[in-house]
Amino acid sequence: MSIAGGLPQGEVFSADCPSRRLLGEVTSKWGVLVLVALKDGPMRWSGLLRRIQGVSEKMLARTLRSFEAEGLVLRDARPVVPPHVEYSLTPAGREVTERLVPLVAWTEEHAARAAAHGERSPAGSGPRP
Amino acid sequence: MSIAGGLPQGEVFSADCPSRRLLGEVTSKWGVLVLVALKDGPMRWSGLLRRIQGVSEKMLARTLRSFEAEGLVLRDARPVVPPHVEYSLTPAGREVTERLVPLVAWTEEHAARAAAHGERSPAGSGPRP
DNA sequence: CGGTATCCCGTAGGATACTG
DNA sequence: CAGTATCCTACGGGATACCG
Repeated sequence: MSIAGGLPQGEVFSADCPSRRLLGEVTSKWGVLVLVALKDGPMRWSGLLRRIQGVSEKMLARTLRSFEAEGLVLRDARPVVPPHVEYSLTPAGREVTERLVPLVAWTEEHAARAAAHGERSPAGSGPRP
Repeated sequence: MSIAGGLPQGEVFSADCPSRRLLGEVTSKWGVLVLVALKDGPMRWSGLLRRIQGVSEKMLARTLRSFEAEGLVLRDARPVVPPHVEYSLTPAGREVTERLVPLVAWTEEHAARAAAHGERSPAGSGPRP
């Protein structure tokens, strides 16, 4: 690696780089939350729906399917009645989630920090006298 | 911290959590690239526009402005002619970028890996016979 | 050089209803 | 329980033109 952190080449900066699409999916609004929700172990559909507050069935389905196709999430459906389906992270899914967690943790800390010392609205750089 | 990685409480999962908005900005399509582009030092408008291939002026402006308001990016405009404006990361911006870099690096590696061993299209789980 | 303003479009995303 | 189907809206994002 050349510098701190070590981007291989910085290929993401080229428009046609395939990692752009992958990055988009992983960092999508619900994608992040789905991956992080699964980091502690397998979860069922209804569990995800409850845990990730605000997600619609449509978006949960779409997100899970694209992750499944991408090889980040495994879908395990048992043909029983009533249906029992579990979603879990694949090894690749675990890799990316490990890198996602610190980011999410930071946003929580930063949001908390900002709220704590004054709640100055970020809309304007400084308060108008 | 309770568990590996350490999400404080997992507040992101509540719909009203302020970190959701912040997370959205930071993980936005161009947000990621802007932050990572700035990680090696200050850059000028035109430099960013060239380096981040595919970004429009509109989106670059919007992204930089929201980061500036969020306190992640500093805008330094020198009143000379022709205009000279430099963008750089604030300490907070550096913090989040440090957590972003491993993620971006992973997507590059993963995309490269996928391309290397067969380029099986992720659209369908298996090839149709 | 470093932006804004305007128009336009695609898709992420939401609400609701229905099904195996 | 675990989804799909349908309809609809909002906004991210692109192209182009123009301004200090």
